[in-house]
Amino acid sequence: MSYQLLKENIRRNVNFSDMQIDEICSFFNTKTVKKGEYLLTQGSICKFEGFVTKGCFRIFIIDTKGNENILYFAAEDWWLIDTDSFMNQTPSDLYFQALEDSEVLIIQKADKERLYDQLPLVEKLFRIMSQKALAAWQKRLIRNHCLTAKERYQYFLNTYPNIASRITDRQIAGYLGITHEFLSKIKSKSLKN
Amino acid sequence: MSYQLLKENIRRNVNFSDMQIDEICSFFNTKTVKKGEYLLTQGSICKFEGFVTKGCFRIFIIDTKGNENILYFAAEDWWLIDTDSFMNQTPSDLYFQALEDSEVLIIQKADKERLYDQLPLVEKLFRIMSQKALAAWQKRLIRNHCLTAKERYQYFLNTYPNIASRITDRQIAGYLGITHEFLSKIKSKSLKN
DNA sequence: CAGGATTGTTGAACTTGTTCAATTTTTTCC
DNA sequence: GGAAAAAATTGAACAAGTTCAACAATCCTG
Repeated sequence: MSYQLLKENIRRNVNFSDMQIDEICSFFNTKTVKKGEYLLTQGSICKFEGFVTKGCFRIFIIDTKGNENILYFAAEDWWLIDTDSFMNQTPSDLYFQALEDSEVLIIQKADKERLYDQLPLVEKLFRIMSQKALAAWQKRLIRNHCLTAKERYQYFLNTYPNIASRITDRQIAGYLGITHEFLSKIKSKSLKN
Repeated sequence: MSYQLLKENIRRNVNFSDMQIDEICSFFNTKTVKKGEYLLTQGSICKFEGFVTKGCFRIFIIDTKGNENILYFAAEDWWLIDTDSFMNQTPSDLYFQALEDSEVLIIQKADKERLYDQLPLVEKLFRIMSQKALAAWQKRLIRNHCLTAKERYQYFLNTYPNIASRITDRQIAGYLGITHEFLSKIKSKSLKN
């Protein structure tokens, strides 16, 4: 059951009954995405939220200099959301790209609104999820200010070993906000110690 | 009425009745804070959330190298929250310091929980507020990766002229994640153009 | 208004990270 | 399995940002 992971994810955030969680899950549909394919591209309006049950995605933006800047990776048990575009229904700045053959549980914007109406308790779930995410983003910004590239790289390896081992160094560099050449130099210096 | 600003702030986020908004506001109490004083210090548990009605605060962290890193400024109409410490009731990493004589509307943790119980609609308010904040933090991280210090400085001046004009350059440098010496050099170079 | 404290400015030397280009290694896919 | 593509490595020159120290300007506060 690919819904098992979603149910556990919800249960970790709120104390809902099995029936309520089943009802929430019934609003989601499975979608498979092949390696390299996009679930969202820059300029389109994000009409869904996703929860990854298999595979891995990168959520990135292409800046004015043409660099691919990675906001985050979403492997199993991660949410795949462009909060800004989904909330305001404005064109997205982001790309969601599968880095492996993947499977995602999708809820459409209109269905999510029906869900909020039908089960107001769900507001609490997404309130808590958003607050946790907010706290995590604030900590990440602080790390970006306080740590060197090497320290951020080591933090990433320690914190997300399961993701780090599956993706290329180019992707990691894009996440850390450095060039892949510099990441390579960091690694070779580390080995000499 | 210092509650007027809070009411408008809530109304901008959700479409509640006047009575509901009044009820929410009744959970908040006014607190004055003198310039230089702290509302929260590193190591203590954040037991309140605040909404600034007068003055200006800086929310900062002191890192292992002793640098003061500013997460954000909260002037009138801004919320003063340590999401992580408030949510988990764990010791805070942050300091809330008044940069001017200030006035804040405060809601205590226990009262906020009563408010959620009494008026479940409030979940929606804070769900939306958190999602907006989340989107803003993601964009800020992208700016930190994609823009140079000079570009971030100009963005700050353009986006928050009301705050920029009230605080010292040292504070701005702490927000941008650069040294105040370098900010000074950026400014002198800009003038030569 | 005097004077101590904080803030801002400037320069020189230094560190961190970038750019570009060439080469090697690994992966992909027919 | 072999060719093409993508990823990783390395070096040299460069740009961005830091550090430290000295000095000037401003702002409190008694």
